[in-house]
Amino acid sequence: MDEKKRVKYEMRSGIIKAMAHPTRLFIVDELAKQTRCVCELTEMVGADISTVSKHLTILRQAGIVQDDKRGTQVFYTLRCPCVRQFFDCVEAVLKSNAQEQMEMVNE
Amino acid sequence: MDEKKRVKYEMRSGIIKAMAHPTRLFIVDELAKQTRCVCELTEMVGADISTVSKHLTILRQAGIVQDDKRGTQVFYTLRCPCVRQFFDCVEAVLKSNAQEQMEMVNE
DNA sequence: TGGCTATTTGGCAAAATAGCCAAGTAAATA
DNA sequence: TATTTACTTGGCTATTTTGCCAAATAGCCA
Repeated sequence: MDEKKRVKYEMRSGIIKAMAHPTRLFIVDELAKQTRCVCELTEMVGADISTVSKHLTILRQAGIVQDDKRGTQVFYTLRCPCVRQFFDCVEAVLKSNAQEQMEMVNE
Repeated sequence: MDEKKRVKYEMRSGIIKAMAHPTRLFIVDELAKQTRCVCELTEMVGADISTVSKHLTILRQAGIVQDDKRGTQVFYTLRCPCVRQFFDCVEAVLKSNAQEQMEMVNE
């Protein structure tokens, strides 16, 4: 794999890596429904606000969400609606795995 | 976030985590084109065969690829064709980021 | 101004991940 | 049976990621 290709796959994996965490996935899922401020997300996630803030920073740096400061609050919005398809594929893999597990048991 | 939800997002992020590495992404991309044996992938990736083997184990455990032993060789095949959409979304985010960077420069 | 609320940042320790070498396994072939 | 080829696994170190607390920043209001 040459340098150019390596960089290409590193950029791609950078985006995926940003999603590869249960909390961040949950946040993305919530933001797909509606814009939320950090305190709301913190409440929903149930972790320290600094932890949630750092997760949001990772998502923002990846370009997956965007922030919008309103007074003392910061609202986050999903930038790419295509994550829905992303989740659909993940769900398909999980379903397929479960299916296979079933077949293993029934043999 | 209650226990049930936590588990759900952990399972999902497990799948995504398996893809969140440049080498594994490259492998998935190659397997989307055709089935390949470990030695071919090792050659293409340009890393130690043990490293590639471990990456393949991670992808297999996530249910993304499946292996097929033929003699001394092991061929790996992509199990979920939907990864294409996955990549399309990643590409869309990258394009959108580049677009924004452009606008930043032109202001 | 001073205090309050919302959020980010610094710093650190624990846990997870990555990649190499060496050793082990397994099928094919001499 | 001994050897070779293809691959996996063990073990180790280096690096990255996480998540908390504490401290800093920023806007709002008395």
